[in-house]
Amino acid sequence: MSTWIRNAWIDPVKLKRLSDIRRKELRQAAFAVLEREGIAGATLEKVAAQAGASKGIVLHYFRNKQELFEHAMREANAVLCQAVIARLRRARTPMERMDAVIEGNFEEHLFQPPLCHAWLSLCAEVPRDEKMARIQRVIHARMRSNLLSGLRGLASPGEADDIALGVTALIDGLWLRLGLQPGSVSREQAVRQVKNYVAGRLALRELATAGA
Amino acid sequence: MSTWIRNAWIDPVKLKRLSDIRRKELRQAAFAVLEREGIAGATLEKVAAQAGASKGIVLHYFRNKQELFEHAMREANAVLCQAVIARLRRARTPMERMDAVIEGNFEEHLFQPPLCHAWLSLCAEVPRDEKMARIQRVIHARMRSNLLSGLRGLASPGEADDIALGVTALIDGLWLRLGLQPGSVSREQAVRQVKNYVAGRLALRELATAGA
DNA sequence: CTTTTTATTGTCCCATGGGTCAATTCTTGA
DNA sequence: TCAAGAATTGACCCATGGGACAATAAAAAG
Repeated sequence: MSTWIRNAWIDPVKLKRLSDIRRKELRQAAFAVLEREGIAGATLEKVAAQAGASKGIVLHYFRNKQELFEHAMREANAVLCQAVIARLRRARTPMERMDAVIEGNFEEHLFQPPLCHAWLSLCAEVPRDEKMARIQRVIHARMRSNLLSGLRGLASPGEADDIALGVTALIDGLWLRLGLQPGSVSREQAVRQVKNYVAGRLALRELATAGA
Repeated sequence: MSTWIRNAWIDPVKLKRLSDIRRKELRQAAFAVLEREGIAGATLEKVAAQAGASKGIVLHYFRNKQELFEHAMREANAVLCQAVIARLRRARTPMERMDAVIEGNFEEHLFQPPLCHAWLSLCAEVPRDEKMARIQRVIHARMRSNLLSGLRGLASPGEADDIALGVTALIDGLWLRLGLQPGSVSREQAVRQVKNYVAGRLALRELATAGA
């Protein structure tokens, strides 16, 4: 009974059970290795070394390699997501919400090549890992919903949908560029790029209604 | 002397030397394996099997695994590129050139999840493979130049640059979406999306000059 | 203080994969 | 027809990696 209380995932603030700490350390280590080595070069041994532990411990906390990297993906996404919702909380108008999502996705200390490299490696495994695919769908759904919370006030439902797709694609594409050619796109450039996209699409809409 | 003539890469039509055929077969096989297995699961044995040959032959034609996949990347890019330049030849106006690039990048039989999966896996290795990085830079440079050949007639140099970056990022992002969630974006949607982006950016420009 | 979980390590196993090599078959040109 | 070179194979080597496990250390519970 007492163990049940300790095991409960109810208290999100102080989940300081040792096993939780280790698991977090390990999935962060996994991510760090991914940044350096890519999915093809990521091994349990390297993850263990990165975490300053033995390989055995990794498999003690994660059933297998796959599960470990699935959790690494969750971790990375959580960080990204946190940046967005923090800004989203402070946003009042629809346009501010859009900007919150956009700027949150390019936060200075996150919009960096290594993070992108790791993320790319994870994405590359999505097609062969149903769990990762599911995580990916969740991520995209939340992104979409965040964007629509702003776009609903700015465009018709159908168009909002379309613009949301465009914004997500553009954001992903800019991340990819950063990953493929570090330094080829700055945080400011990226933000401006997406904002211009939104402004352009909305301008198009105004022109159409004005012309009609 | 005669061998030199035969070895020359001058004649692009009839490079039917046996070794050229094998090399092409093998890098195509490598790409096919990449589609199925991803970079982490791609092995020389599987590539050999895919090509209906032995592992030895793969290493006979390519120094090592790395080189093989570098060539696979070249191959894949060549196909994509070909689609674009074919359309580009028929384009007369700047706008037609833009559409040529856009539509070429989403050609029906190319804009497919498997191709994207393989492409993703290759991109994920770019940060750790200087040769691939170089190929990547070349690809991007050509893409940019193709776009600018149209954009120069539509916007100021500075803005053309910026729009070109946006278009490439958007295209990449839409490919990524297709790869992560097959079926989530159709060819027509993708084309429309990018065209709208361009139209929007240009509209923005007109509004600015009209307002001033 | 003892018993029972839990954490952690190091060792072992075995399959796989990259790469080498010698041996063999096939081409081709003289 | 025959010799030289290219194509192709299969066997072999060795390092590595994922995973199982037993043994030990550390905590927690009673």
